[in-house]
Amino acid sequence: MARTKEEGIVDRILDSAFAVFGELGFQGTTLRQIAARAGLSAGSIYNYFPDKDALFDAAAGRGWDRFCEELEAIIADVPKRSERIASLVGSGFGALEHAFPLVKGMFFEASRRHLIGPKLDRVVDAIDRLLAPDKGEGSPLGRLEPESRRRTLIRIIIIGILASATSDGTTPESTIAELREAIGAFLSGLGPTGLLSRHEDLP
Amino acid sequence: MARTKEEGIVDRILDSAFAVFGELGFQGTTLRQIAARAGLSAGSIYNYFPDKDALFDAAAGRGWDRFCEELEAIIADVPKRSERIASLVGSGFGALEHAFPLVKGMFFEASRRHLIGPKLDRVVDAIDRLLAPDKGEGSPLGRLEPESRRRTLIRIIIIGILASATSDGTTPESTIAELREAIGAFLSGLGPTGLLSRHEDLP
Amino acid sequence: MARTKEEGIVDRILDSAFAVFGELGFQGTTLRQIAARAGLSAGSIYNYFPDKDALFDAAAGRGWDRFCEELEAIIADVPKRSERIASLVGSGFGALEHAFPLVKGMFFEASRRHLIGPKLDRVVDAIDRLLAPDKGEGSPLGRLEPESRRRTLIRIIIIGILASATSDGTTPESTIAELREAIGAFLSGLGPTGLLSRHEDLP
Amino acid sequence: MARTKEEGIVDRILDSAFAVFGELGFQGTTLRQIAARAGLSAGSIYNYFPDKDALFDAAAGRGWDRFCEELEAIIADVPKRSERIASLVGSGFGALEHAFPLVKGMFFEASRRHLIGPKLDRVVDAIDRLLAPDKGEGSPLGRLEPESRRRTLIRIIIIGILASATSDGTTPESTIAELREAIGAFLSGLGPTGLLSRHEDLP
DNA sequence: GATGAATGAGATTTCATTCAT
DNA sequence: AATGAATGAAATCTCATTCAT
Repeated sequence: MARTKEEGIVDRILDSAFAVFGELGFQGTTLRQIAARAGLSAGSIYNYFPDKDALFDAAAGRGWDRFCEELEAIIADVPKRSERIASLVGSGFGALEHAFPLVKGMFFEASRRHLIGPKLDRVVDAIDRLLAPDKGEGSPLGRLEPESRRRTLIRIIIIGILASATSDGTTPESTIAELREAIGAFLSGLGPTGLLSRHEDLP
Repeated sequence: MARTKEEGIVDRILDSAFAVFGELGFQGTTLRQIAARAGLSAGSIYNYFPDKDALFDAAAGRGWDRFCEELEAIIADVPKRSERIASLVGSGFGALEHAFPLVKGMFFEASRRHLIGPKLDRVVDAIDRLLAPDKGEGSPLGRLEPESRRRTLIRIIIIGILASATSDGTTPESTIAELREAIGAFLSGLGPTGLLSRHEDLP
Repeated sequence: MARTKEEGIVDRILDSAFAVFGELGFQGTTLRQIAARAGLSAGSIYNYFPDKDALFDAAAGRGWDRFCEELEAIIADVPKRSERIASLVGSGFGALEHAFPLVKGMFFEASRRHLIGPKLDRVVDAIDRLLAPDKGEGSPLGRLEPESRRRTLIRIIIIGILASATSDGTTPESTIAELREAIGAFLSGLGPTGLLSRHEDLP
Repeated sequence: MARTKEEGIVDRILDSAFAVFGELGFQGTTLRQIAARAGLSAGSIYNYFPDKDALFDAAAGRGWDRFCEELEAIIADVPKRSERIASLVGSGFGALEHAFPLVKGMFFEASRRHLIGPKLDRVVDAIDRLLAPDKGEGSPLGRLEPESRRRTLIRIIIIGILASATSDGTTPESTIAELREAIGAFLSGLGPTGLLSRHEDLP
């Protein structure tokens, strides 16, 4: 072996890339910056990734996977709908805070590269299931149909939250807090036949 | 006359910048591209704008302001709420289709995102007023309070639409059509005490 | 117009490229060197040529075409075979001396050799016609047949001369003089049924 | 034993260098490529050769020397001139086919051309002796004089063959076959007072 | 002796910006 | 006011070479 085979070096590069891409975006980031933060020279990155694009995809992909997994993990265990919603809001915004750089610098470029479409589908699925009424508490038929329309709205709101969170203004934390409060109220206000009920159900 | 002529050139530059920035983003656009589309040379742009940053801000600002004016005209001109909503959806998605490139450029470029906050406020204002119940048709108090929460939700949905529209999928046109359909159904379904009514108002 | 539209600037770049490529080969040459010799910055070359490849091809092509034109002028203007041969030798080696750097650059770079084939065909054609016997002075049948074999030998000798001239040793001038002397003697020694007569014609 | 093993590695490196340099040229070849083909790492080459230059020189020199030895063996072993010529053509073009890549690398790289001169001298010597008339079959005086002119022509033709063979076209094999045919006819056509006899000897 | 990660100089190429005309 | 040639800084990427292990 040559030198110390630092096991974590790819990880270090990815972490650094994640942070810098997140701060400055794809085009705004130079490999030198990423390398410096990872404690390497720019050329060394090419020992691990063939080019800047591949590095971005790896960093962004890993970040989005983790974020989506966090969201999915929230959903499985809680039987009661209102609790599930509370859980979703709590954990979801927690994850958002944690993944902030990802969203900030990597959302657009990642969408352009079709990195997040499929990943988001999974999250939309999960949330759609999570919002489903409990048994006896209302009919699934009461929900907004067709399913595709419901999913579209869920997706709009998720993406809206993500993009809003990074639209700055004051601090990220306060922005996220504001979003959390509004979304929490919104979801809680939805009755069990709720989000996206058929309009004939409404007064 | 000289002034008219000059304004004509500035307009041409702004139109061109609007389109190209929107298509390719801030960093992805070269001044030469903008100049070519405007029918002049790159150097000449510096007679009208001090640098690339200022040109972007001007182009984005003008496009955005035009959209706001459309919305404000609807508020002024259309008395009935349900018709205002229909107009909003028509005008908003029409503008999105037309302004598609700029929205992309404005929203999704890390280095330019600071523009969005203030610009968005004006649109949110307009939409909030536009969604207000007609007199006698329900109390404004029936709407989700406080105002800031309502505004936050509107903002999330606007941004969500914009980001979704530009986030991949198939063609922009089909994506926009899908969004329009879902949002149209959503807004129509809201009663006059509607978007974001207090939950005790719901069945 | 901006600045002085130096009419000759493309020429200056080509001359410089011709010289430096010739001296150092394609890969061995940097655009900075070419630019410096032409009195420009490296970036300016891209105002005239899209990339290094195109610049090389242009410089090499121009040099080669000039040489071909010289040869073709001899064919057109000089009626008597022995004089044509003398002209060929004089003009050919004159051109070689003048075009020395380019020939080097063109021939001796693995990645650029594809240029040679077609260019050489034109020269071989010209020389084959130039060496044809005058009327009444011997039958074309007396020449080495088939034509393809004749052309192959001409090609070998041309390439041999070019490559020898650039294979260094002492000065280019003395090398070229030596080649000129030997080839002159060789060609003069060929009777009109000459270069590459059928072997049954020989003692 | 250690010595044998080491020599085995040096040979492997030289063979690999011979092939890759020949295929891609000096500058076009990376040490990593050579190392990979030799089954070791790039760094290890530095245990055997001080740098890339030295490696090229060693690989080229070894290949060339082998060819010279073949020619010299022909001179020593084949008494009859016409058979020597046949052997020369067979052996020479055989070697060319086999050594094809190296010849390319050796000849056609601006920065490495200094190698050619001395190496070529040895081959020219050999061929000049090989072409000498047999005893009683004609006077050496009958050959083109002075010797330097004869050698120059031989050199031109050798270089022309080598350069032609590597100047692309179709496949190397077909190109070489074509050259072999033409040169074979040419040399066979030369009488014993032949290649490059004084012109008064010709009809 | 062998490795291969790391380096760092340097190559090509791009582009915002300047400025003589 | 308009031009567009020129610049030069900076970016990505390559690779010979070194050296700790």
